[in-house]
Amino acid sequence: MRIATWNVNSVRSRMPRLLPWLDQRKPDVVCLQETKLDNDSFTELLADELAGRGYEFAHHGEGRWNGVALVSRAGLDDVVLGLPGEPGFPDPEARAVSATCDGLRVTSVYVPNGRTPDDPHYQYKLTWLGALREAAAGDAERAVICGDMNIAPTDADVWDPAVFVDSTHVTPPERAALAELTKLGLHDVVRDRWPDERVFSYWDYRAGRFHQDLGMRIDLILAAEPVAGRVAAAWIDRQARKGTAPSDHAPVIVDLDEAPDGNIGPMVPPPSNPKRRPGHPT
DNA sequence: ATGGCCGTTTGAAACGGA
Repeated sequence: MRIATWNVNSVRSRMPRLLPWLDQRKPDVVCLQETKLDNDSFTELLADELAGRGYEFAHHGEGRWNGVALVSRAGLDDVVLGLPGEPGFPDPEARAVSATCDGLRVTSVYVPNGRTPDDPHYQYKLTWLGALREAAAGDAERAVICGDMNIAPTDADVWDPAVFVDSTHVTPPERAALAELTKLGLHDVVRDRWPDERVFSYWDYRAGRFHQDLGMRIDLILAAEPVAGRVAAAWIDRQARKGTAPSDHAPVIVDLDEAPDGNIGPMVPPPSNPKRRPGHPT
């Protein structure tokens, strides 16, 4: 099963990239963030396109900002919009949607940005991450949390740590909040697969940052231990950041082998070709 | 090495993003 997550930075403006990407990568489950649409508009825009490709969807939107979706052709059961007890600013925003897909409890999240450490949005971000932890703790054996975490887990996940001193996305409290998720047994599957590689998922539109590979890795797939044990491949789809009118984020993709009761034997590592590896800058 | 881009609401320019 292939699961992907992508902050599309407006699904309406990204349609010319999203639909061909679905046909090219053929994910079974897609987590979208920053759809920037209300639910009726998302349905009007995408319902037919997705149904024609065999997908169901659940969208949690509010219009101008935020907005998250789950798109699946591996089942979409027990959909929940938002997080239990989630904080708002002041009202809850459209930042999480969960569903059960082929036995996995998948959540698409768009963690609050935080703006600056002295901004009220920063505390909101930390509180929101606490609610995410509580939700994940209830599904620690089958959780797959995908999305834009707006946190770079380590200094290796930013192009120049010196630039980000005193900025959000790298502060110890944010990283500690993220570590609370890994303490539940959730694995950062891309970093596990590429422990020493320079792998980014976001590049600022400005100043040719993408072409110089000056980015950050803030879009993550966090998988519960039994799920992480099924990972056959995990990579960042830099191709989707190239070309005309891309999002400033690239999709993150994980391929899972069959669940153990599928009985296909031990995990086989993906092919290793040092000259051309998925997720490696090209 | 965040003035420099992009998308949104708007109907020229402010705001958010990371």
